[in-house]
Amino acid sequence: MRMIARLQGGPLRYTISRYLCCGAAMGSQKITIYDIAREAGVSITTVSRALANSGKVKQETYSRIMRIVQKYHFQPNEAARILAESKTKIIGVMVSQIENPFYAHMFIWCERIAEMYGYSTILANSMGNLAYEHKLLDKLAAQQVAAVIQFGGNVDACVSDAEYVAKVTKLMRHTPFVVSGKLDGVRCCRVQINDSTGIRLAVTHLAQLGHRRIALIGGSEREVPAYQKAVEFRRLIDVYGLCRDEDFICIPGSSSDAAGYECMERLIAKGKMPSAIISINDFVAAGVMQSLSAHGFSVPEDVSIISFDDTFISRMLGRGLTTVSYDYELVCSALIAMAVSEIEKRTQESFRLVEPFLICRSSTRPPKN
Amino acid sequence: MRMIARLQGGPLRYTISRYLCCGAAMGSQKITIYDIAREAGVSITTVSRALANSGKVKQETYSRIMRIVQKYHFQPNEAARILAESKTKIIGVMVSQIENPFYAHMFIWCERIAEMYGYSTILANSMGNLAYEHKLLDKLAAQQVAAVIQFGGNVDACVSDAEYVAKVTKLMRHTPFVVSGKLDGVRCCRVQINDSTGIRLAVTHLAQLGHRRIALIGGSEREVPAYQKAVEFRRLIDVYGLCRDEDFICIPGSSSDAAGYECMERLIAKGKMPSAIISINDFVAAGVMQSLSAHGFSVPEDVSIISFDDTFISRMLGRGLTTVSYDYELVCSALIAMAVSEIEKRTQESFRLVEPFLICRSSTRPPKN
DNA sequence: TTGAAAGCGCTAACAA
DNA sequence: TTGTTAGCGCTTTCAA
Repeated sequence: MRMIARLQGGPLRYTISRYLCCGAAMGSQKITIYDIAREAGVSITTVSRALANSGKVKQETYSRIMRIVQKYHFQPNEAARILAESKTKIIGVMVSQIENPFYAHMFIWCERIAEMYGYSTILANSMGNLAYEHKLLDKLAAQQVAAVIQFGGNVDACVSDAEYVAKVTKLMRHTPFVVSGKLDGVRCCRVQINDSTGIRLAVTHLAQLGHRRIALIGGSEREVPAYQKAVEFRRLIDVYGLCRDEDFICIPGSSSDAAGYECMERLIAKGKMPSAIISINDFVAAGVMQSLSAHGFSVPEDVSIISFDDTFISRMLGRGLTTVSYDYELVCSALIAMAVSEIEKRTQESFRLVEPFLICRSSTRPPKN
Repeated sequence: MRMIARLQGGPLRYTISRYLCCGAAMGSQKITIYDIAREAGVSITTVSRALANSGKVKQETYSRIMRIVQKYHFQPNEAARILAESKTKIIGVMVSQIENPFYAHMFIWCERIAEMYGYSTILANSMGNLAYEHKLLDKLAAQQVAAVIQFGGNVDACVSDAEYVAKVTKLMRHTPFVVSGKLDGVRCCRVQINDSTGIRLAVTHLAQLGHRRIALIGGSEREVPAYQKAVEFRRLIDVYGLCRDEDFICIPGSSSDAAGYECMERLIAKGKMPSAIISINDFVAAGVMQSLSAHGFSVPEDVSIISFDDTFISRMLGRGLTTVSYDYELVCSALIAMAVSEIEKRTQESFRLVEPFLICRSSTRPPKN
């Protein structure tokens, strides 16, 4: 152990410049709290207190400091603040594809609601790439986020990736992890959209209109939302006495418009025209409608369509798609509330099931014959 | 000036725990570089070097360290790194509305390309709110981003907000600011999409098909992209001998689907049916098509439509919209290249005009009569 | 109401 | 090849 000298009063360059009296020559140098303190003739502690608005500063001193802060547009260095406080008020929000309006909408709701709690958010966009998701989770951890919320990707998988689970488990030792979906073997707070209800709403609506030849299109069996829908759909076939035909359950492994198009083309090629179609999301619905239109079928005259998610796309397709919608605000409120409660070590509900509802627009009507 | 004692070897708690020999009881305490160093029996410098992969570490030592890093899933604290290096490899990307696929697409291209340069991005989503934009710019500065790229909002305004300009000017003293658009009085690197070319492509295409009654719909006169389009459109009316009717230039002040719908309704109500419509973006186009469809008009049989931006929406509307498209990758490559050049103080081009091109799909054909 | 000093976890210049 | 040490800019005791 040795004794070392430390110049008091801040970073070396400032301490020196103070002695050299060249404080005015700051040029393009970044302003720090030391500059403000020097110019205001107070200690950095006082400036720090003024900036934090902790009230322990004389009104006059406060004004003097703030005037200088304004003058230089001073922005305290976040990295230094985070390091000093050893914590942040940032929630990392991971989504699997920000270009998808479903996730974009969830994200902006998270952003909005987090702000009401005094938190900010940072987006991690995994681009639908499970490997990249690992990297992003590491990055969020490195950024010292106070909590992580995840939509899609690994938390939608029917069988969770073991390595990802291990990583999340380690993370959760000091960082709350909250998901819209689930992660096998991880006891984290969850908000789940009830897909069974969603499919039931859709099928019931169509059955009541008189449809029996109903197809379910889109998604991947390896993802919970699609899997769940398919399971419930199969069950409802008996309940409502629908036409039972495996070709009417097309799970192409993807939820893109291209996938929807392909499925529809295949059905048409096989001569198996359903009277109504339930599409797993709005992209698939768009593809299905392209195919229908190319073959001269109209919606809803020839075929009815119900979609999921109620993104702006569903308003735009045809004369507006009937759709299974969710209270996005509610989902995000619940997620953020859970995250904040965990961060602040308060008790809270750890699971929430959100029930979808149906919005009837102009893509469904009774079958022709 | 006083002499003060400082315990060597890192944060106090580690130095103490070293003496108390309770290193194993780390529990949920966050792992730091000190823990790794202690367990590996080396100095933190060596660990730091191993993590940075600077090559100056013996292979054996390196492996030993990395094994321990893996074991604990150790993530070095970003805040500390940023503070120590006094710089980041992060580019802040500000967009005015991430829910808009145009911006979402730009953002993911920026993300992708930045990564190729070894930079990461953080998204700032101003939600179309100019006041919030100020706040976000401050936040980006506080986060010590290496550069800021902005799409939309203030950099689209015909007349820039003076306060924002002042703020950016201050920021630019140490942080490159690069825009897709322009900011009055700010000499920053810019990439501009040539909207005049865009409108010319659209009008030429329609004129060649035989259209003379062409309407331009959507946008706000206070925003450059729409303004520019309107100016060039007016010029082309003479060039191509188009029908001159002020009602055919509908600039509702917004680019939403609702705005497009309203404009179209108004035109129809006035009995002024154009034979072709140029829509300022895909949202407006969607609204226009809703209105047309509600009145029994078909695209392209009764009316042709050309849209702008070529987002996925344009693929989905009708049988696919003919659209003015851009090389998104090129735009973002140029922006990132400029930003990185400025960060690394290299010379570069400071302005780039990107020329749009036309994608013909199924929403345009010769007029009926 | 203010200030001095220590500490947050990391990097890098310098020394060994 | 490795270690020692100062410093990054801020917050937060503790003392005055």
